[in-house]
Amino acid sequence: MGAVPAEPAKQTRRDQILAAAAELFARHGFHGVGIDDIGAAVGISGPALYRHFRSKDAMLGEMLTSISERLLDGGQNRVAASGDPAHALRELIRWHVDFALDDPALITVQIRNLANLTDPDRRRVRALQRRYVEVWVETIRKTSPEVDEPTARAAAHAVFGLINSTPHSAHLDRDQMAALLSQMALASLSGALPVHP
Amino acid sequence: MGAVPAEPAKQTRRDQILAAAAELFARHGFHGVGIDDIGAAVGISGPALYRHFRSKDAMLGEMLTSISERLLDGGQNRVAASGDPAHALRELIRWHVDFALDDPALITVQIRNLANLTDPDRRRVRALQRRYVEVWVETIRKTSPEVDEPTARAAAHAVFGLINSTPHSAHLDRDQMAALLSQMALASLSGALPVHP
DNA sequence: CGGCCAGGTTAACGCCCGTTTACGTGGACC
DNA sequence: GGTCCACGTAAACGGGCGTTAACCTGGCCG
Repeated sequence: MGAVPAEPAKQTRRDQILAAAAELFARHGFHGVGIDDIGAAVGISGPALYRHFRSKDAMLGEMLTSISERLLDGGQNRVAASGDPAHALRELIRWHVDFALDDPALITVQIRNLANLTDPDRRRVRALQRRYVEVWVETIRKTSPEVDEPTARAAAHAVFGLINSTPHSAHLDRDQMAALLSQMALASLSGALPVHP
Repeated sequence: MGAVPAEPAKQTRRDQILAAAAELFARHGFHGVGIDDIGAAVGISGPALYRHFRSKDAMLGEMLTSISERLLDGGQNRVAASGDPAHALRELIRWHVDFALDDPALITVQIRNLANLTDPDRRRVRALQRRYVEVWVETIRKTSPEVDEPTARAAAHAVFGLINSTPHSAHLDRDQMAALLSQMALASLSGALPVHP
């Protein structure tokens, strides 16, 4: 034992900061949080953060980019590992529900603070989000082929809204919440769209 | 003709400012919009706004309070005018969908900028929102009595999230969007909860 | 041992922005 | 026709906050 923990340690520090910042951004909004607040949340104070990030904007950029990447990767993997489209759709729902329940702060930040991103960062994040939506759109259209693409896209956004409502309610225990959201998501799709042959 | 248009004119000015500010707040966030931007949007410039509002915070406060009041009033009226609970639920859905489609900026502001409110304003708005949620909860529980209250509340929040997704997609025409959202909302409730006897 | 660098600290700078102040101006009303 | 007030304007103030600078320190490496 005692392999080189050099890189992990470094990662841990940055990630610790990002996690704290995410929590704060989610609660008070990007501009509602000062650099000193973030520092205080990890036990160091103020400008020390500039040893780890180029700027406050860079923190948000990295945060949102990694969220979008995780969502996309997870979605693609679930679909790839599924057989028929109906199963893939259930897996997508489960994936998104788990993500939203396990990291409500990240979900909140991603929804609320897109506008505070730097232009290039926003482009990057937008592109990743679009690809994630496309994964859903394709899966939806495979389960109900007669649905046109714009409708499928709107339906996907609606389901995201449904699942992402988690940070606003939360007063159910995790498993009940997961079951409820999954059922509602699936019902909203299969009940409102022409369903599988 | 020629009745006293004194009060209406005053209202028009304030409302014009509020509408412009809502649009800007929705797009850039409360802190992302300067007092000068709001002024410019209505053709006057900068501090002239202080002839109409005590402060920038007061603008947001008035904006969110009136949104919450409109939502609550509309919801209560629709329920009161409906016969059976199932009909009331459909009316609630239609009401919320119409609101979200007609005033996407207001919806966005209300979701994104609660955190920027003054403490007393936030309390007021929160109270109004809670009452609105209660209208939904009661209606849901009348249509499916065996659902417990926390579940009904979580389901209501989920439906709000679904319907409020409108500002993020929008690329369908209004009627199609209204139909899609209404169907999905209704399906998510009746498909996931033990449904009417 | 000696020096380097990762990672902190505090103090100062500078800009952005909400708010206040002092000052115009045109129309309504007696 | 003079007065008043609603509504604007431009300029100055002041605080908050992101960022930079200058300085310290302890552990690793040669």
